[in-house]
Amino acid sequence: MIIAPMNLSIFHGSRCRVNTLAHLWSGSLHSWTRRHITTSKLHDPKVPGIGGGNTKKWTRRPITTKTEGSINTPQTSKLSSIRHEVLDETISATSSSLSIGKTEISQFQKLQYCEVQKEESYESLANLLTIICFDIETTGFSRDSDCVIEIALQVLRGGKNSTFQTLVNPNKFVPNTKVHGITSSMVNRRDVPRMKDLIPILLQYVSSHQMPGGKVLLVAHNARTFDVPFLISEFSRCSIEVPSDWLFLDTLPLARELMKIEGSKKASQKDLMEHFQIKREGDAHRAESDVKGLTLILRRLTFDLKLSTLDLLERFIEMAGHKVAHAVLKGPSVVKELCIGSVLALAAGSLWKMHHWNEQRKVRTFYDLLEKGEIGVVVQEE
DNA sequence: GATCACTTCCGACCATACCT
DNA sequence: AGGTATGGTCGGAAGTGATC
Repeated sequence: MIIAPMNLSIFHGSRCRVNTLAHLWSGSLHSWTRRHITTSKLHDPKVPGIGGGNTKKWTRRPITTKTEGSINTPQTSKLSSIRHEVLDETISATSSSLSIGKTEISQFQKLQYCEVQKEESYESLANLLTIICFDIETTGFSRDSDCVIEIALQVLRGGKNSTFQTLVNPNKFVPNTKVHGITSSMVNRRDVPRMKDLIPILLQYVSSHQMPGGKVLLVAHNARTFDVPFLISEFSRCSIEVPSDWLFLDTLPLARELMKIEGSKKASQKDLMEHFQIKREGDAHRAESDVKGLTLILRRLTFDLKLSTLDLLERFIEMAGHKVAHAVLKGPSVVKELCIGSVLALAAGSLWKMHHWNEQRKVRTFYDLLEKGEIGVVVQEE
């Protein structure tokens, strides 16, 4: 059994270890604080204002994860009683107990150690970030029974080979041709790659644009509930792990934030195209056309909302945190997929950004339980 | 101390939005 | 259409202050 105390100030952690899992948004970002955030421009020099210090309407409660044997810096904030406990099959808690099956937990057995970078290096982390917009077309909504039939990526900073697009052979009937215009005969061909053949190419493409030591931020509209889970399912079906240095960002919350200011509830990609008066290139609901539109939308969103690259990284953290927070609140069946100490801590860190007042209260309760040590957290043994 | 009115908090529920 | 997230409304419980 490993007992891993979790300090409630994740922002001051100097070093910790994190077990990674493809089913997460990637959980290796720690130690985040506005105090040390400096802005970093997105890659389009034509967009003024990005990197400007926008006024935050919210604050983040600091949290740190620590694991025994890996602590080398005295913490300035008080230690909480929160502990990560590996109990083989059960996440124990004073007031709650979350069960995990042995076979299910075995999928977490691979541990990776992650050096948490020092606070001073966050600016360089942002500078080393490659932002790539992506979009997928599928045979339907179900990530279990439907397949990706087209994927397109566009590197935000542009340059040579900045766009990648391909059809994908699903080896099945395409029932929703009327949505995207992609027919069965277009994709069920020998010269169209299958997902398992495409993924290595995809990985190669992304890494060719990745800066040494840097991370990749993959951006999609409604990524959180559609594109990313779908992509992860496809990787999973091919028994390939999503790289741990891939981070994901959803533009939908950003769009909602902006459109709310504009007095509208609509925040679909189509609405954003109209709002920003962006002219579509190619057919609607084709991946390449949509991803090009999304790239322009992202630039306009970040400009209008005054978001720097570091702000986008923060949004990723919120996204990861939110997912875990909801998972914890929903119960053990989802928790088993998401219990990674660092990300769980991030969940608490993101609570103040919860828009829905009802959920906000739930997450606050969750945070309080964490603080009191009444919720256990799994840290997988090597 | 008992009662009442008012405010605040919280959970439940529903409608809407988003992706293909 | 399926799954997920958000935002709004409603009603009950709890807290607070004024009045008798």
